[in-house]
Formats: sequence, structure tokens, C-alpha cells
Amino acid sequence: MIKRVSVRDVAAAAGVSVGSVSRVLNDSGYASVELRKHVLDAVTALGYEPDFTARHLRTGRSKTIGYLLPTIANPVPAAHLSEVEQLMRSAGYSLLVGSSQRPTRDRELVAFFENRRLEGIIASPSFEYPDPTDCPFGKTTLPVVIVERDLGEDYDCVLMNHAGGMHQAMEYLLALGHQRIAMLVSGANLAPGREKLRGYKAALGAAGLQFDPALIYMPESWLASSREPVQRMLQLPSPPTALIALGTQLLSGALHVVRGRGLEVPRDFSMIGIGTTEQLELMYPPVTALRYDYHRSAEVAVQLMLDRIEGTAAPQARRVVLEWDLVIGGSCGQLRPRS
Amino acid sequence: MIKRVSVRDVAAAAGVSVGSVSRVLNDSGYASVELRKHVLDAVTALGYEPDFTARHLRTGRSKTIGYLLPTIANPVPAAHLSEVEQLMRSAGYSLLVGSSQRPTRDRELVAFFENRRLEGIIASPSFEYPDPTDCPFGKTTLPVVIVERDLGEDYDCVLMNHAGGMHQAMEYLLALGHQRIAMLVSGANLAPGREKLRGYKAALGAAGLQFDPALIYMPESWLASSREPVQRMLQLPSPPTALIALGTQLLSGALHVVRGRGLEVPRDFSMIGIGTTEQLELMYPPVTALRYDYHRSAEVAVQLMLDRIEGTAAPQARRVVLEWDLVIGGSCGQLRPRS
DNA sequence: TTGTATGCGTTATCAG
DNA sequence: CTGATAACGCATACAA
Repeated sequence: MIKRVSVRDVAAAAGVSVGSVSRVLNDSGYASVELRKHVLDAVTALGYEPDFTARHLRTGRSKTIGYLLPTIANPVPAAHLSEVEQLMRSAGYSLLVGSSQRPTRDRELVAFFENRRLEGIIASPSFEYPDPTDCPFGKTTLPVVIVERDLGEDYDCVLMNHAGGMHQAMEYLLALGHQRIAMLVSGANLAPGREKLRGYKAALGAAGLQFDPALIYMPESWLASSREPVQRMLQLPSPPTALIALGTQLLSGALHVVRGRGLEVPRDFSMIGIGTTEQLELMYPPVTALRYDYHRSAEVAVQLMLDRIEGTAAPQARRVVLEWDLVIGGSCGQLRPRS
Repeated sequence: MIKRVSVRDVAAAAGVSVGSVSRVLNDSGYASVELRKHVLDAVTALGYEPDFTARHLRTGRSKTIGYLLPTIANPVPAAHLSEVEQLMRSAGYSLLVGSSQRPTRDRELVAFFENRRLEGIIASPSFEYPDPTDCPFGKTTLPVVIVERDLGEDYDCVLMNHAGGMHQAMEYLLALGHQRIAMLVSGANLAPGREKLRGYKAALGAAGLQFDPALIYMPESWLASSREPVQRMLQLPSPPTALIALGTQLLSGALHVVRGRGLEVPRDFSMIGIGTTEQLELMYPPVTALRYDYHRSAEVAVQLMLDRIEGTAAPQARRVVLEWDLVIGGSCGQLRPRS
């Protein structure tokens, strides 16, 4: 443990009291120009920087928030985390990151964040806790902002209009004449997956079409291959003529199977994918896709959190729903009669 | 600021002194069974948990380390971060994450980590600072472990044998008869890219072949498309017959161009990629690739760090170099005479 | 074996 | 306007 310069050293060097040093540095209370100068000179001379921990202990403000997510290895949440980290840092806060891996650890991490006196939690838990009494965030007094999960009306949250995004994608394909449209989405047990399925069904219903479970593939894990299920779908008596794959891996697997069967995109088969702006720019040929604006989502999450911390927010929970952009590429075509 | 239970409350409830409470909880000094029982009962009754910050201020141990990287949005470092976070947490440490984005911010983050009295820094800086006097880690007294960067002999570091990995890949292709082998690698300015180029040249030299810069594409950014450069290469008078693309995006772009020119893999053209175990499992058709064991790398980084923190490490810096596995898939074939 | 008292580095509340 | 001093919650040297 190395000796560091403290307020006392500064006070001694400046020939003033510790209280005065603190007042100058925090612009609290009064300080004559002369005294201020002495203090500031001593500060630069000694290279003094106030200690974060001591300040935290005294003021109760840790200037740190926790970010809880299932795993940082999943690139989409990781991109969100990255944005939040930047925005929070420019607002003067640090990020303590916790990956829960297992649902049971959601709870542990919240307890841990609380014990470290963080000022808030931004979370995408690995489970949605339908029973509010055993929700990990139920007892905490910390401000909580939920991202991409639906934990009910009690929490500030920012989520995407997955149903609406899917609806857009479906309407686009339906307008091109497609009627047998497959859907590949991961995370059946969470809001994003559930809502997408809802949007899918709604669009189908609005078009007066029947829902066929054989055209749906919803793995729980984001690490899942779509090759076998797509293979199966294409062997159906009445195979799909279009496919919506909301996952990079899901899309590439499907693309491979489709091409392997001699189908050409978009002539014989239409596809819609998903991705961030960066991912979509790299795809070639350009695929028609829902574009995820993780930057905007992060912005909202940070704003909700800061409003809570500063206390400028109304007491009731706020729900912000963001829309998807359907970016038209070249992977969809008019349905052609089967040969 | 809500009132929390403190040692004093526990002491009062147990009818003992604060010192005794502390001793019982930390197993330091003596404590009779009876006293211990009283304390423990009071602790559970009140739900007391020692305050992290106060303990930190008192003991000087923050039980937190900083992880510095260019951006969490890049999936490969993010996977590494994810592993480190888990391992560190089971060792009782938290991770404060900082993405530098710009090289100038490497320095800011180190200062910040120092100010918060973290116990160490695991870093993949965005620049390698050839001049040791202006290295951001030069002045810090914190233990530092460098990941996937070469900052010289003064730092503990864990890196991959990129030259060796590339050498393996080259030998494999050379043995198949290929002589014109293209190389696509990002990060020309950092150790991973630089070393891969070195391995490439070495393998070429060992085989008595000439180095041709026209077969090299080394963008600085990990977000870069390989389509145009590969297009150019295939139009050369003497085009490559094989290609090593060490990046998922680089590979998929190249694959698209190659197929677009009517070449079939592996019959007409051989390719070698890169990825984590999870990524490789999802690729289809299975591609021959260098497998990155980020788990192992994280393990080593954490061990190096813990050895430093616990002080069990020898004073001199340790350099751990890990090998790549060349996983044979189905994307490479014997060179066939040109038609 | 246990209790008391001091200090970690701040900020904040008082007098002066 | 400024200086002394008391906390914040804990660990520990020392006294009992």
C-alpha cells in the first residue's frame, strides 16, 4: 500500500485547512480568490487527486452502475453494453459488469451490486420471472432499468417493438405474394422471441392465412444452427417460399441450405435477416433486414437511469418502445409460380 | 441514502464490542465459541453484510480489477472479457470495464483505474506504444497483464503464437501443392496481424517461394470488407489458388467473391478461416480453420494477475504464448492443374 | 479472550 | 470567509 497525497498534504502545503481545500475543489461554500489560488497551486504541485473510495464512503455516491446480462459473449448485447459504457462514462459513471450465465445468478449479482452500493442497475436478465414475488429486482432499492426483457409494469424499461418489426417484415413479404413464410428466431422464452412470434401470427391473421407450426423454428439458445430445421421445412409437401431469420447464424445456416438445394436468392426464394448497421453494411449481397439501433437503445437506457439517479424522473415506471427499420436489400423477390 | 445495518448495530444486538464482531467475521484474532455464536446470531437476525467500500478504504483492497480494451463491440475480445469476468468473480474480484475507443483514451482509463484504486489492470490497448517512455502503463504501480499485444519485456502478457499458427496453416496448404496463397488479416499495426504476416513470410521462405504483396490484404479495422481486394486478387495474371482469411467477416466476403466467380470450394479453391469453438461448430460446410481458445487465454491472464496480486509471482515479467489448433474441415483440397 | 480507540481520505457541520 | 472536528463503516494495534 503506497503512500498517496491526501487533502491533508495539500492543506499543509497550501498553508490552509483541509476544509478549505475540500471547499475549493468542490465549489461548495465560500473561498476567497487568494485562498483558492493557494489551494490550486498546491494541488498541481503535488499532483493531488481526490480518492474515489473515500469520497464514496463519505457521500454515499459510488458513481458506478451495474450492468447485468446473460453473457458478454453474445455480440448483440455486447454492442449494447459497449454503448452504455461510453455514455455512462461521459456522464461520470463507471460500469461494473456482471454476466449471470445461469438464471440463479441473476439474484446473486443483484445482491452483489447492492452490497457494493452501486447507484443503479441496467439489466437484461436471463429469465423473465413471471412471478413478481421472486423477481431478483423485487426487493432492491436501487434504480433499475430493464433492457429487452418484460418484467411487468413496475420497472423502467427500454425494448424494441419486436411484434411491429416482424409485422413489417411479414407485410413486405406478403405484398410480394408469399404465403408460406418460415420464421427462425432464438429465445423462445423471452420477450424478443415471444413478441416476434406474436407479430408473425398477427400479420398472418390480418392476411387471412393459416398459422403453420411446421414453419417455425425457435431455439432457446442464441447459439443454435438452423440447418436441420430449414432442411426439414424445405422437404415439406408445401415448402416455404420465403424465410425470416432473425439472427446472423440462423440466416447464414438457412442461406446455405437454400442454396444447397439449388434455389437462387431472390429469384426462387426470399430471405429477411437482422443486424446492426455495421453488420448489414458488410453483408453481401445486401440482404433485406431489420436494422437494430443498439445505439439508440443504449441512449434511452442511460437517460432513464440518469433521470432516476438525479431524481428528475416521475415516480411511476416508464416504458420506452423503439421501432425497427426494415432496410430493403436485394434478398427478396416477387413470388413466382412453382415450376 | 438509506440507513443500513453496520457493525455497531450488530455489536449492540449481540451485546459485544465492534472489535469482536469484526474479529469473528474475519477469523482474525481470538473469539470464544460463545461470543462467536452471539455475533453470528445477531448477524443473521439483522441480515448484516459488511460494506465493501468501507472495507476497501480501511484495508486498501478494492477487490476489483480493470479490463481495458478498444471496444466491447468486437466479439472476439468480448468473449475473452466474458471469460475473465467469470474467472475473476469466482476468485472474489469484480471487473470494471473500460473501452478506450481512441488510443488517447488508453491513458485516461489507466489514470482512472488508478484513481479508483483498482488492484490490477488486464489490458488489450488499442495501440502498442513502441516508445516505452510514453506507454500508458509505464508509470502505474498497479499489476498489469497485457493480452494479445506486444508492449515489450516489461509486462506480464499472454499472447497467441500467431506466427506459428499462420505457419501451420501455410504448411498445410503448401503440402497440398498450393503456391499462390492469399492472406487476409486485420490489424496490421498490432501484434496479431504483424506476427501472422511474419509467419506467412517464413513459411513462404522455407518453401523457397517468393513473397508477393499483391496477395496480402491487411486492413487496420476489424470492420472491413474483403470483397474488393479478393476480387482484385482473382483478376491477377497469376491468381491465388488458396486463401487464408483470419476473420469471420473477411472469410465470408472472400467466400462470396470466390463463389461468384464460379469457383467451387474446395475443388477449385482452398480456404482457411479462424474462429472460436462455438463459431466453428456453426459453420457449414465445416471450414478448415485456426481455433482460438479464448477460454485458455483468459485462464492464463487471470492466473498471471492473481499471482501478482497475491504477490506469489517472481518479480520479472512473464510471457505466456499459446498455440493455435488447426482444425481440419472440408474447405481445402489438392491443387489441380489450371484448365 | 475481549473492549477501546485510532485512522483510512473525504465531506459537511459547526463555530469563529 | 475560514478552521477545527465529527462522521462514513470498517479493521486493527493495543490495552485490559
